[in-house]
Order: sequence, then C-alpha cells, then structure tokens
Amino acid sequence: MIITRFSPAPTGDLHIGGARTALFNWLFARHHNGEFHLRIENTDLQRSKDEFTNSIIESLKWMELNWNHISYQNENLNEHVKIANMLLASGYAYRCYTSEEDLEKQREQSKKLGKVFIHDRKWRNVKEVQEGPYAVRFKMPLNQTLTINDVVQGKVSIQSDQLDDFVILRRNGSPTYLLSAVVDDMNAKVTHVIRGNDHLTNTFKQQEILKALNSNLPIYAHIPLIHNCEGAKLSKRHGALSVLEYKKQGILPMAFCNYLLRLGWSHGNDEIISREQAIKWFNLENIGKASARFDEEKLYSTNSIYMRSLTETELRDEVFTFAKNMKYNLINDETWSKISSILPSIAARTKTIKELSNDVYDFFGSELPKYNYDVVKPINTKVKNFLMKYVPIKGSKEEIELNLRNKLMNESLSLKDVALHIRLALTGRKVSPGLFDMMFVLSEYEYTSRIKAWLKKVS
RNA sequence: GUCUCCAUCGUCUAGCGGUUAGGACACAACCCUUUCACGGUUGAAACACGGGUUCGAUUCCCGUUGGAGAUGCCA
Repeated sequence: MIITRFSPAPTGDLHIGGARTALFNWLFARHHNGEFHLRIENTDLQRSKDEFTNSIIESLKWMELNWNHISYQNENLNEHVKIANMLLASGYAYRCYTSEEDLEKQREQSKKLGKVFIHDRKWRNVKEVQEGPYAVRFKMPLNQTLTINDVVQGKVSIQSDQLDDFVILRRNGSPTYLLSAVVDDMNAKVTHVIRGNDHLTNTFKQQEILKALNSNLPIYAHIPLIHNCEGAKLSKRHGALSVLEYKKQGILPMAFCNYLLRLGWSHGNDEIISREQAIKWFNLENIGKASARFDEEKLYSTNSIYMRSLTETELRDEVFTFAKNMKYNLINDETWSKISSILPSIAARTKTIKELSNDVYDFFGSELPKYNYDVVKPINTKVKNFLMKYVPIKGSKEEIELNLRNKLMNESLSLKDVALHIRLALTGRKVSPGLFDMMFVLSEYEYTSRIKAWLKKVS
C-alpha cells in the first residue's frame, strides 16, 4: 500500500508552498488508494507553537485534505533516542565533544579556504566515553559517490566529502530532524516521500541512516519550490502567502487547490481540473523540475471561474458565511430570496467571495451607497423629469425592463439616456450588475430614495 | 566561496529529433451589451548564449551566463 505523509513544523502558518506539498501528497495517496498521514514535527521546542498546529490543521481542513492518521513527533522522541543509541552502539555514530566555539572557528576556517564546512571529525574514531557534554554524530561514508534516485529530479549524485558527519542527538539529548523524520517515516512505513526540493541534500544523509538501520528506502520525489514574485524562496515571514489569508480573502478552497496543482504539475493543456479529475490524473512524472513563481493574478482568475460555476444557493451560502464571519448585519430572508437570483450576475463581476459579499452589502445592505463616482454625467431636464416620476413596476426583471423601455419610448428617450444615472443612483458606482437586476431586488422605497438622493446631488 | 539543481511568451505551462512552437493568466483591439463583467473573434508576446552530435535540434551532450536551494546541535 502507498503511504505518503505531510510533515509540517508548527513554526508558522501553512503557506502556499507547504499547502502544495500537502496537496501533492494527498493526491498521490488518493490516486493509489493509499494513505495520507499528517505528522506535526514539533520537536523545535523554542519555535513550535500550538496555535500554528491549529492553524495548519485548519488550513488543511479548509482545503479538504483529510488524513488517515495524525501524529505529533515529540511523542516519539524516546523512540528516536533509542535508535540513536543503537547507531552509537553499532558504530554508525559517535560521541562528539567539540565545543560550539570550536565549531564556529572551524566554520570560519572553511569559509576562508573556500570549501564546504566539514567539521574535523576529531572524535569519529574515539570509542571511549569522555568527560563532558557531547552530541551524537552520524558517520557519513568517506570517499564515496552518494546517489539519490529521485522521481522528479532524476539521479542526483554528490561526493560524500561534501557532507558533514551530522548531529543526530544534540548535547541536550534531543534528536534532530534528520534522525526523527527518518525514524518516523520508517515506523509509519511511508513509501513515498514527497517534499520540497530544499530537502534534497538532507536526503543523502537520511538515506545513509536508513542503510545503517538496514531499512528499505522510500521513493523520493523532491518537488521544486514555489518562489515569490521576486523569485526567492517563500518565507513564513510573508504573511500574505499564508493559506488562511486566502481563505479570508474569499478564495474558494477548490480554486485554491486547482491553482496550486497547476503550479509545477500539468496534464496537457488542462487548466480547470476538478478534485475528482486531479485524483484520477495526478502522478509524479508530470511534475516539472523548474521552480515556479506564485502569480496571485492567476489565482484570482481561477477563483472567479470557480465562483461562476456555483449555483445561486451555493453563492448565497458563501456570502452568508462570509458576512457572518465578518459580523455584518444579516440581510433578511425576504431580501435574500430576491438577491439570490441575481447573485450569479454579481459574481461574474467579482473575483472573490469577499468582493462579492461586499458588493451585496454595498448594494442591498441597510445603508445608502456612498457616492464615490469620478464622472458626473450632465443630466438634462428631460431626463431629470423622467427619473423624478418613474417608479419601476413590481414584476420580473424582464417585465421591469419592458416597462421601462416602453415608458422611455413614450418620452422619446432611450435607455442610454438614463442608464448611467440610474446605475450611479442605485449603486454609487459606474460599474455594477445589470440595471434591471438592481431594480428587481430593491424595494420601491429603496429605489426612490436613492434616485432622489442622486438627483439632489447632480442638480 | 563550495556543492547540487534548474532554464520555452511578463507569469504558469504543453512539447519528449522534423510543429506555422500549442494552451491558460495578464495585456491590446473588435463584436455582444444599459455600463462593467461574462462570452466570442483576433492580435502582440518565448525556445538565455556559445559550441558540438545529427541529414535535421526547443528537444541529446559540453561549456558560459543567469536563477534557486543546501551548506544549523531549525525543520
């Protein structure tokens, strides 16, 4: 059985890079009818925070990436230490007594010489236990070519002298990520490790641990990183790229996932890919090797496509939820029953649920729109007189339109003469949903009071 | 610095030795229309550079350049 895992460190909100890694892991597991595990890597006591664990979980739930199993890495610490001691006993690891100051000196030395930093391995062959604090280091092979067979990156090799004898147990006795992740993966029988390309170098090290443990190697797939618009690695410091931030902005989760999926993975020319299709089509082979830049514009565009595919009821529910979260005064059921039918028309003009909701509230909320127009179309007396006495009939949008057109014709006016004025009066904007949509929803009082206010304004 | 990886329109990408180099976003024009948007039509826009291999390279190989990642007793 295929088992994948997503293993975020709860040191910040889930950002789009992590979200995509999670999505790929989930999709791959689903595609193969396997399991997707979530492992919270909370071993960095200083930086790990429960609030981040919660926000990561909230993000994944929002994206509807459910897991078969969840674990918290700090619960397995004893197991990791046990393995470290085993490696120590079997001679694959050793106690290193080098002080931090010493290490720092050596690091500077390497820098001067223009080499990778490899500490002096002074204690590598000392078996006797010494006085003083020590860290446990893993013995990397010497003078070998190390190779990873990566599904995405292909065959990647490195000379073992480029890699340090890395710490698996800190001076304080706690295991490091390099060890913990491997042990947990091994015990969870993870078959495919799909993670960011920034872990590639770690893989050479982790592979050696696995070999020392006589364990099977998982299949590795290192996916290219997503870069920000400047082309650099995404950092948790960029709050705007947090998943929850997009949720807040009114991005639909499936649109979000669709966008993320297409960032680095493709299926011919397909752009809009449903969850179902994604599960059916997803594979590791079609993941590109080059890193991609995050393009917010395209995310919004994808979102607007998803929004337009929603039904009236679904749109209403989205707006309702948004308004509730934003603590807007809720619109009454009677008005809603009218708004619903024109929701798709408003949705077609907006990119996010947030924009949609705000439009709905601007147009149909209890307050009059603010007249922030840039252009005041000059109004002539004839038009003004018409608007002063005209009141839309009660009826369907079509009936309202027909009626208005007829009345205009009687006065030798055209729709063009009055359209912009009505629009500005009703919405306070040059851009708005269809006139008759607006007239259909607004009550006679709302209509006339807005018209009156407008006419006062332009007179 | 050293190591590793990457390189097709501005962006995301298709392409897997022979194509008028395709699609999407964004952009421009036109059509539709009560405006905008949607939709439709069209347009502008790319194989980083230099060597090979080959009858033929965007595609394979090697350099150069550019970019990214790693280089933690973080994960």
